[in-house]
Amino acid sequence: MTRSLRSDAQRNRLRILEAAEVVFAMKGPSASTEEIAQRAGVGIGTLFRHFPTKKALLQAILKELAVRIATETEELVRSGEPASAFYEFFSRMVGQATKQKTVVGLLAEAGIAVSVAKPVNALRDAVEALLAGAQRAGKVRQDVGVAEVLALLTGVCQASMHADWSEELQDRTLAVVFDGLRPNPASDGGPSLLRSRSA
Amino acid sequence: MTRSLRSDAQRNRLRILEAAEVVFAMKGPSASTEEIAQRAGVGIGTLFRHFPTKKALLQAILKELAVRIATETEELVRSGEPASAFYEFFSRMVGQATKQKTVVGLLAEAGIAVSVAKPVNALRDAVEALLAGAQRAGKVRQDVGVAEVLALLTGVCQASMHADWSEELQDRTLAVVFDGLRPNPASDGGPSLLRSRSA
Amino acid sequence: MTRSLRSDAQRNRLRILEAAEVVFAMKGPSASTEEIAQRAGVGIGTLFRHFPTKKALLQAILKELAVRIATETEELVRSGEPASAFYEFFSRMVGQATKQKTVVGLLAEAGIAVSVAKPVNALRDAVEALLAGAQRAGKVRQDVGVAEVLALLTGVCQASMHADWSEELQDRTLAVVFDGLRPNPASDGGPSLLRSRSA
Amino acid sequence: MTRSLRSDAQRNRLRILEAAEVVFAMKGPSASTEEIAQRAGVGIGTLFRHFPTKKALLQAILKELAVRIATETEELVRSGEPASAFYEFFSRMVGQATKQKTVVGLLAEAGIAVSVAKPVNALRDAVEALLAGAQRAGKVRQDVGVAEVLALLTGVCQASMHADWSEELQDRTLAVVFDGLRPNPASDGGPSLLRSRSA
DNA sequence: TATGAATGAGCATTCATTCAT
DNA sequence: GATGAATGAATGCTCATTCAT
Repeated sequence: MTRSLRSDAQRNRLRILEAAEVVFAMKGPSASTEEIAQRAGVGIGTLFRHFPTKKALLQAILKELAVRIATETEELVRSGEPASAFYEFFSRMVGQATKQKTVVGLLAEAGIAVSVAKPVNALRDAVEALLAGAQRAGKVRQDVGVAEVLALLTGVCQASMHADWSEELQDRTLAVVFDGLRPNPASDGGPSLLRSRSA
Repeated sequence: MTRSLRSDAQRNRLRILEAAEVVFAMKGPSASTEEIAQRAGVGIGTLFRHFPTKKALLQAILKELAVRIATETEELVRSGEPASAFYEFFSRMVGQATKQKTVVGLLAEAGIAVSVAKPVNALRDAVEALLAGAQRAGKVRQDVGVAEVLALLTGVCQASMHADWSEELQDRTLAVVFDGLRPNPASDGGPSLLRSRSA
Repeated sequence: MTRSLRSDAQRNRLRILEAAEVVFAMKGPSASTEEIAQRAGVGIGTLFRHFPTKKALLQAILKELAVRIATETEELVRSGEPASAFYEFFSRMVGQATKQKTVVGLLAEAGIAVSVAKPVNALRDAVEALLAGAQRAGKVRQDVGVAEVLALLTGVCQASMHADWSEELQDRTLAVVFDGLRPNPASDGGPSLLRSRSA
Repeated sequence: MTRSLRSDAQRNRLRILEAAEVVFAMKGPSASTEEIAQRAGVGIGTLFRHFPTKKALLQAILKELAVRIATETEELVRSGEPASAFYEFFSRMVGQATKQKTVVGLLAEAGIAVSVAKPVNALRDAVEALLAGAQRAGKVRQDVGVAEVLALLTGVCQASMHADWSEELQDRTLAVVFDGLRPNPASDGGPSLLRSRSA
């Protein structure tokens, strides 16, 4: 098999991914393939050679994004600050979602128990590690699981994309969620009356 | 083809609204008018006679929904159980959203400070009353405002529409949010360190 | 046969015709039937009961118009001023066309050798009489026929409906046509070299 | 289905233009884009790729036509026969209009003082040159301007599209107009009583 | 392999005409 | 006879996807 053109192909693939990231980020998944191809400086045919459907391209973007975020998250895990790391991550994610419409899609997918895409699972694992660390540090309740963390994260991110969202509202919303996640100082260690199931 | 004229145009109007509710619920606002008309058992022309624009139809759905929900909510307000009413409402809403994508749109619109549509404002007011009652009863923190309540509600509803959502996950997610909303038993009465502004 | 409602029907017919005249005059034949019915204060069904097709309504309008104009024209014929009457009629028609888009359609139909509609034929006859009078008075060439008169009239009327038309342009255009219609003072009585056919 | 790509997109463009010319000629500007695409043997998408709007297509037709006619007209100007050239042009134009409804639209646009489209202005200029030549040669009155020439031309062309038009009628109509344009042999050199303004 | 022209199903919307009341 | 709600074919236009070059 001739491999001479492969490097070109690789470069194109990257260009398309970069363009798609930007465009999907700005306009969401309804952005047109044509616009992406244009921004990538590539013919529409090339785009479809690399990604057989629009959906496939979107998934690839999500994978890319998952890898990047998972990496960042793992760094946070390794940072040795389990107490703040988890909350830091949560805030950061919400902050990003405002401008990166794709983040929401990714988080939603990460919320699925087992994703088809490996990087998404990696992200989920990283979040789980973050959560576990915070729990060990006594900063997050024991009886909270990744599932609801991701659900809450997804939800707040989605909410953050609506008309009236402001930094202030974001702070106030996160304050409530964070308070719900923190161990109740009065009854630390024991589950609340409402919740008795473990993750 | 089903027939119904004159005063029974109202019946068709209702059928269209019902169909639109279902279809929009399933497919979101990008659902096609044609499909709605079909489901309503009505010609496409009839649909457009009743609602001059797809947007108008969507708004009408939201209005209908807003009226229905606002009414329910006001009943809760009057129920004389301010303690549980607020949380009841919140749960109910999330429960509905799972099957009614439109609820999310409505809540999102309700989140906007002043909506163009009267019923939406009515809903917002009802929620505000519910919240105030719960706060007076000491069941919700004083420093929480409608804005973040609606944001949280919208967020959880949106999250609830994703693949892996289950009753269990819903309960666990709501538990976190509710805990975040409840006054901290240890420091009841005084604002937390994080938040000092009142709604 | 009961005839009690006939008078109502007649009144409706008239109302529709009046409305149609106005609306077609303003917007031309592409005006919508709905608008006409509305202006007539009549249901769309009533309109179609009286005129089975939009085309039929338009034709009826043309007939109405033909009757009116034919009457006016016959009056001009009887006015005893054959010299000026013909040119007066021509100018008047062009003046009207600017605001009555239907006039053009009528003149076009009048140009057809034998119309299906009697009133249109009557109009044609009246114009012919006008022309004959002017020719007898020596104010219009002998070798000019109704056909070309109507063609010219239609043409100028149609031209008058375009963007840049002004009173000045109208005068200048009519001046040329009228000069072409007048007998050549130098060679009066004999046909020009170019034209030898008689009407 | 016929295929032709890349540089041969030009061929498709031409085919669409040709089809549009024919279809618009037959049915006027209300002809459907679908029919044009069909006649061109091209998908509707292709049509819209070449002309983003129906209006744009129509304008392109007019431009094409304007260029073609302007070229022909300039040739007539250069032919060195100013006497006959002007009348030749006028007759030719009317002859074409019978089968090309678009010619009328073009002439109408040319009648507007300054068109948006360059080719239309070029046509107008060419007609002006033709007229000036004929006037210098003493074959057309000095006090006639392009405006009324184009109005007359437009008018006769429009009239020529109606049911009963025949070659004979065309000759007779043009004879009148041409006579109106020619200097009055009896008063050659001086303006007529009716008109005193010069073009 | 890259290109971008071609494709056509799909969409929202309009309007002359029909028909149950 | 009058009404106006219902109808659906038709229109201009978009966009993901295919395929000849």
